Amino acid sequence: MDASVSPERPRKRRAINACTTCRASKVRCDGSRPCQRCARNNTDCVYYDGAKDPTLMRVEKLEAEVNALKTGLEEAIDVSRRELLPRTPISSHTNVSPEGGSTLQPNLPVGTITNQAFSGYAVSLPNLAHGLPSTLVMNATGTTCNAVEKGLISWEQASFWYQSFFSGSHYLVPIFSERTDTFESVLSRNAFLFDAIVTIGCRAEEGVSSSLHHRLQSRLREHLTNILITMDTPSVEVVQAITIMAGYSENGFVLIALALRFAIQLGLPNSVDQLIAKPLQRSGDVSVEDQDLYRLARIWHGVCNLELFFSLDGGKLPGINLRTSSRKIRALIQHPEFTSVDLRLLSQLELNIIRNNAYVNIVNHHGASILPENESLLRSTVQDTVIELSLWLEEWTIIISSKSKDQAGSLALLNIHIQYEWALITLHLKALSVSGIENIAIMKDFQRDMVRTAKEAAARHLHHLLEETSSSPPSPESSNTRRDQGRPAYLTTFKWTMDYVWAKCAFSVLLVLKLALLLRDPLPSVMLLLQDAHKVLESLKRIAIGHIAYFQILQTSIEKCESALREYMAQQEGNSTGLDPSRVGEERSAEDDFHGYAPSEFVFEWDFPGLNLKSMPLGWHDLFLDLDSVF
DNA sequence: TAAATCGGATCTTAAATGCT
DNA sequence: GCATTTAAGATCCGATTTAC
Repeated sequence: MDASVSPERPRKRRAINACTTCRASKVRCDGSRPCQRCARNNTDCVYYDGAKDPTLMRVEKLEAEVNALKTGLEEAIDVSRRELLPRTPISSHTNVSPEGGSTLQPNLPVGTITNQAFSGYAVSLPNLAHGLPSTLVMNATGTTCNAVEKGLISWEQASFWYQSFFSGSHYLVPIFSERTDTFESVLSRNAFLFDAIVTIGCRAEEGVSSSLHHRLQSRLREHLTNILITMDTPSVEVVQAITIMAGYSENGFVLIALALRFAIQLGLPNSVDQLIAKPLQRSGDVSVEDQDLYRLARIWHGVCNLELFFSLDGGKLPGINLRTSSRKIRALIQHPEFTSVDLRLLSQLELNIIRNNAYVNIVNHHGASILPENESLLRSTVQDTVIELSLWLEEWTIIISSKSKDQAGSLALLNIHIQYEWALITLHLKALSVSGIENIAIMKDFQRDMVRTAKEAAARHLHHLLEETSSSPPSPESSNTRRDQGRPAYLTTFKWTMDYVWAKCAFSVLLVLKLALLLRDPLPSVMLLLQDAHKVLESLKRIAIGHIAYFQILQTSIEKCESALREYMAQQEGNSTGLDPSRVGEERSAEDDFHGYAPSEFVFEWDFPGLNLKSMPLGWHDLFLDLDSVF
């Protein structure tokens, strides 16, 4: 066959590797050494040994580079260790001696609380020694500066907002000791904690939607991210900072779980055991060791308390077994370190333990279909819990009255009443939801009783929300001023309050209206409740700074309830024979609006029994619109 | 006219993607 | 697990240019 004639001339097989001269000339190379062409031209026939050569060379170069960096990093860590370890712990455990100097942290009992639980020790850097690239080390050190040093805010702003936090927020996140957690102390100990406190202060003063607050919040996220990436074991200050974030964040559930995990990792539960096991010192002389133990126990209780709140009101059982009891909690009341903040914390903790036990009993012992024997078990669980709650209220009223007689005391008393009513509301509605109630028309008597008890508690709750500041002069500790007198004392503190407390407040007000309608309360009493709901709204309007979603929910819902009632009364007067279809359209659109602005956690996260939107198959619209069937 | 040059077609290989 | 596609890089065909 003539190759030149063939339409598909078979190509000669290529050389696997052409020599450098053939390659440069773009001509066929036969691959021999020397190749025919080089031999003929009498030139040097040079081949690259393998096409991957340059790649291999690059890999070898990079490996050498990595080894050099590793050596450099290890040397740097050695130097840092030598520089940092002799440093003494500062501030939080530093006691100011009469001479004005500082005393050092004493030796702690071996094996109880790790040194890492205390600030001031070089805890983070050695943890980085294993296998983290140098870039991460750089990032970790990048967040050691606070928002002021970063240039986000001024020192004046930081100082003002720091003070604001300790004027109200410290009652809601009771994990601080005002004596030791001073501005200077926190500033020197931990930038994350410092920024967290300042951020919440800024939130209270400037509003949640202010640009400064947004900027500070993103700074907190930066701190948190870096800690998650770089630290094996964070410090107690980090636990405090994450707890603050949890309280004021949409992702509170997740954050408090994180704080809890870190707290356990640091051995905080042990500090409570140790503290309680120690013989009580009644004198004012408390060792630094005891002060620290008490401080750590307070932080642990604060974190657990928030976790309990989130779990109980989020419809989940708590993720931890607290291993404590009322007796252990009350033992702490006698401790010399006990403060007014602890009055709130410990009473709430005890209450939440009672609530938790009740929920566990209710959920575990009662299935979806309620049998007669289950019904009596459910009723006795509820009755027992009601007695526990009454005892709790009575005993803590005595404790608070004896400990604190000033404005802070009266606010604490008001607070435990509100907590008590809240516990009653949720207890009865939880039991009701477990007993499988769908429709009020087919309710059994005991279920109807539960709804009635819940409504009465909700009505008392509403009245407590509106209780005014007493005329006694404000104490330095209390945030109340002459300006606040005559205003609802509890709502005045809402400037500092957390999202979930806002949610609870909005829920309780809506609930009382809903239950009053379900129970067919007489129209005048519903109108009175509506008036009170309006007062709550008016008070909150003066307090709320910036956009607060729960305020919007409350406002819209009350307006809808009012307009529905007005319409109902107009019908009664014979002015209308039926509902105007255009009005119905308006209501529908308002309902859509509601779904648009309702925070997702109000709809999906919180499991407030009774008014969760999931349990309203007829919709928001029908609740306040179809009053004719109610009255 | 032989040798050199070089645009670009073709081939090889590895990774990505799709299919059963 | 196998087939196909895709992409990158290497080879070298063949038209053109250059040197003698």
